[in-house]
Amino acid sequence: MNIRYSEKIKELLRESKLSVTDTRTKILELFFKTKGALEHHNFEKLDGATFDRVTVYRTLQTFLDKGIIHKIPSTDTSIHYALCKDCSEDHHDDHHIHFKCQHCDNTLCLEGIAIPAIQLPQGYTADNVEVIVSGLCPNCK
Amino acid sequence: MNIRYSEKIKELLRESKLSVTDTRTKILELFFKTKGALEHHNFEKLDGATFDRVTVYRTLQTFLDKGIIHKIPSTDTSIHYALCKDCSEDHHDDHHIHFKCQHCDNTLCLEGIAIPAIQLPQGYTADNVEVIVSGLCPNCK
DNA sequence: GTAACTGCAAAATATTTGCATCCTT
DNA sequence: AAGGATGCAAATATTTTGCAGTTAC
Repeated sequence: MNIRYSEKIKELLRESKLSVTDTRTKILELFFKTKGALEHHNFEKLDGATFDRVTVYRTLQTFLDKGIIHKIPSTDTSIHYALCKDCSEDHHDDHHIHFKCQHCDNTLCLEGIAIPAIQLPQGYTADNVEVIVSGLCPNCK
Repeated sequence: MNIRYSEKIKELLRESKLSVTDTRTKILELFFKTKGALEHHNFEKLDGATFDRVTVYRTLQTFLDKGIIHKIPSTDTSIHYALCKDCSEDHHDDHHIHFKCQHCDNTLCLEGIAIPAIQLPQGYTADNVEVIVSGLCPNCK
């Protein structure tokens, strides 16, 4: 549908050695358009088409495996997924912070903001640091 | 059972204007002993007793409402709860980072580590910053 | 005694697995 | 044509709601 993403999506799927299917294309389109966190239920009705629950779960799992999307920690009862610009390239880079707006409830990936170094107590090893800031986004302020 | 926490727990419940019941006492005992994140299923069988699912959920919700425990963001399919030392006092202080061990899978609250200030883009307002570090804990290192 | 707490039944929501069929390559 | 992707049925897991019975104060 969204012609402007069509080529980018095909390329991304081929790079990941995945076949180009309708479900995958439409799910990725939504990720590109949204630029933020999405949950499973956001995908069941897409562009008029209805996708099977199971297909959506399997598609998301495939994207996770291939490093196309990542999970975002949340306190909700459903898993939050997001694709970010850097992740669509050759390297998988999740090093960005997440921002959750308390008013519109959207979660965004904020690129280009340094993740602070955390000084852990003796004996701990850090492998990954997740930062989730909540507050008001520019639209809701 | 655990005599050493018994008084502390009664006091905490009374401070929060909650009646002292068996379920609440045992759930709080586990929180005190664990000093880390717990999920719902950790509470169903406790000290030989079996608690009804619903009672556990309602107890946890009550504790959330009273500021005795808080949720920790996660990428799992179940909600993670934790009680921390500071929260059992008069003031409710969630300002600590969380550490998730990639080996033993435990989540701990690390007190006394400064939460870094995050420089947000223009237009965003920060209300709360959550930091979750993953890596190896001293036991699993 | 009364308000609050608990337990059972049942529903709503979220996620996973097996298998037969269909589609991409 | 072959292997991977999808869709249906069904199971499992998680969380919530209503109501009746029980308990703490």
